[in-house]
Amino acid sequence: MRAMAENMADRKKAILRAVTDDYITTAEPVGSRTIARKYGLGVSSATIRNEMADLEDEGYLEQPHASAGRIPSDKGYRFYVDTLMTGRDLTGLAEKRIRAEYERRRDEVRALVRTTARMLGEISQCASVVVGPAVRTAEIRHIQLVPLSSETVLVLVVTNSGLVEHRVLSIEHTMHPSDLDRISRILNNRLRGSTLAQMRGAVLREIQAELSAYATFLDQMFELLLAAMHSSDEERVYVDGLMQLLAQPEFKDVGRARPVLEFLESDDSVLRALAAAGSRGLGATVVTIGSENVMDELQSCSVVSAPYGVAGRVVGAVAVVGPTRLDYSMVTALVGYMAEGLSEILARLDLCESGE
Amino acid sequence: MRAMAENMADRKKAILRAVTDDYITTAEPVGSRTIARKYGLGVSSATIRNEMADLEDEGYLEQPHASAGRIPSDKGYRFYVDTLMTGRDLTGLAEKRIRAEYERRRDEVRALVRTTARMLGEISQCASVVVGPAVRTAEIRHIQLVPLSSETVLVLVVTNSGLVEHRVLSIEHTMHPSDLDRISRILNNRLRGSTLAQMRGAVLREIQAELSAYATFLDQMFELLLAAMHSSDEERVYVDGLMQLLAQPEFKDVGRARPVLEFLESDDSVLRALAAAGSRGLGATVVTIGSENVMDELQSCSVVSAPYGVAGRVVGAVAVVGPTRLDYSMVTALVGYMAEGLSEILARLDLCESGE
DNA sequence: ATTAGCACTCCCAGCCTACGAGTGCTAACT
DNA sequence: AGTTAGCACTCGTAGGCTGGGAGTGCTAAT
Repeated sequence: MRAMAENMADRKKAILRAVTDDYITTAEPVGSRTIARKYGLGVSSATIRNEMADLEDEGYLEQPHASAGRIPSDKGYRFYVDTLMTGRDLTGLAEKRIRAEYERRRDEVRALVRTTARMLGEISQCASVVVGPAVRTAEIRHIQLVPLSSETVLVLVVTNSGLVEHRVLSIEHTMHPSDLDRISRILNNRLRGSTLAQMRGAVLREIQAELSAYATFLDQMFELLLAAMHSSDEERVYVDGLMQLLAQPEFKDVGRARPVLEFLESDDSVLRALAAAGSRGLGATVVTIGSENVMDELQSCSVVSAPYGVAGRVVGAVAVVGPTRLDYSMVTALVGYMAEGLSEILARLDLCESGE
Repeated sequence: MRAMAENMADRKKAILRAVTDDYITTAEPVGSRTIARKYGLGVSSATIRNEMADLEDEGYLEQPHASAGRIPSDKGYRFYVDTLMTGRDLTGLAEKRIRAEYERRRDEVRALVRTTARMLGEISQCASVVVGPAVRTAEIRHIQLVPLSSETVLVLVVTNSGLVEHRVLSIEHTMHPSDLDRISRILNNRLRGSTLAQMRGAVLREIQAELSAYATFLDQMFELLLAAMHSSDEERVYVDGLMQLLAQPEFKDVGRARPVLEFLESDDSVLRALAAAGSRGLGATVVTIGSENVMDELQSCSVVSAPYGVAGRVVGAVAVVGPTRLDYSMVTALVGYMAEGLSEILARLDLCESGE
């Protein structure tokens, strides 16, 4: 495929680019006449027709029906994205808007993530997905027990990705605030820098001696925290812009849109689909086109995703989901920018808290 | 209208009920023949035709076109809901499922609210909305300053509705943990039981003497908390089941569905629309049918809503949004049940925390 | 190698028709 | 007087037909 890319004649490339650009903006199959008129290639429509026939034979274009114009195939889009697409920056306006919104929302991670999803959706005019930071794998910055009443304790965990997770724990035997402070201090000393998942084993073995009086309490606490991690991992997915997706002509038929929306409403599926995005490491924006998607429901969609993270570790991902007829250059720029932005803000939060 | 209800002959009522029941399940205009066959009223279709013509004259039924069956008008639905509808309980299955889910989710309010929205949507097969507890008007149960680093303090607020709100505050001058504890204690003593909104004035006047050294700190803290309240109030709206809504035949046309979905995607509009639901006090399930809705976008929908709350105070609302052809008896039962359930759980949380 | 010309294909929109569902009316019946 | 059977009438929908337009592929000329 790549070899073919090298070999393709320039005029053919230009035609493929023209067809793709035109179809991306008009959503109508594009004919040879249109290309000849709108894109000054200096050749007649007949020539373009011949080239287009070749491109179809080679699998880059297809015809919805015999006497319609051509539209790019998945392979055509792939070629467009890999070698034809002109890199584009965000318009100053969008960039300013994003900056402004991020300025307002920097204080709380969940709000930040939610806002990111909304902005992605509005600017791309597609559905957007943001997977928030996971608690499960995050490093712990701080852990604290706060007495609420004689029977309840608030367990507070702050992670390096800025997440604050909390649960209320009922206790059987009254514990004095100073006990809680002492436990908090010990937990902090031992656990800072490790993840919640690692933590449990370590504590239950190493610390038990020191805190044996509170063994059952600690056990309950970890039970609760692990359950909390689990449920908060289910709640990491923020989807927005479903409406924009429905506005796209390829989804004017509800029947066609339904599977995609169903998919997007299932946090679980979304998490699974985006797991791949994270695996390539920070800074890699991945474009998945139509049939390249593993998930059946997304075969008629393209997904542009990028992971974000702190200190070189991936903690989540942002993505845009739209029809294969996607404005790839705009969306890749946007998704990359947003992922970078999130990483930056999280890094600042991280520095801030560990800078003692 | 109510007088008319008294006067209406029993047979006419039975026919109106039959038409409405049938249309609710089939989504097809229902003719006199169908009524005569499926609902044993002991009269011929001709008689029913006559009655139906009367009901149409009186505005309870309407005809989509001249030779179609009848469908209930908004007025017809209103009469059905007010006097015809047979009260129904949830099926054991749904009730069990709700209980089980609530058992799992009782530990964290946000998860609870989110789960409620999801269950509402799935069971009603319509869109669902849950407005989470507001921080702004909630009573404060506990407030605590937690040192994170030398430059940052976590401000923690626990409300009687079980909400835990937190913000990270950067401080200029280093404060010793014991200072923070002292401030926490004083804030707690003074503020427990009042709302955040009331709190600020009180503190800045009364406590300033006692805590004058920390005046700027307190000022910043309140600034942050008030901002936090504001943004968290924007994020109280949980919508689910949009997909189910699209599955309803009246929304098979995306053009018709769009305004409604747009409305549901705008948290702001949803909040405004549901503000009314809260005003009637706890325990009141309100049904708003089609043109009875103030919002233009909802004129083709019905909304069933009920507020929930703690200690007699309304803190939020649950609602189902669907086509006017709604299974009113099922949905009102469901919405009422969910609102009650939420209230109960919140009450238990409340007792738990104040029971010291 | 490129282009003009032309026949051909196919979708789409509009029109017509047959059909079925359901009504409203009238006249007969209890 | 209320109820019912019968029937003509209305109207929307589905299926079939047609003309126009867009676009192609092929061929022959440049």
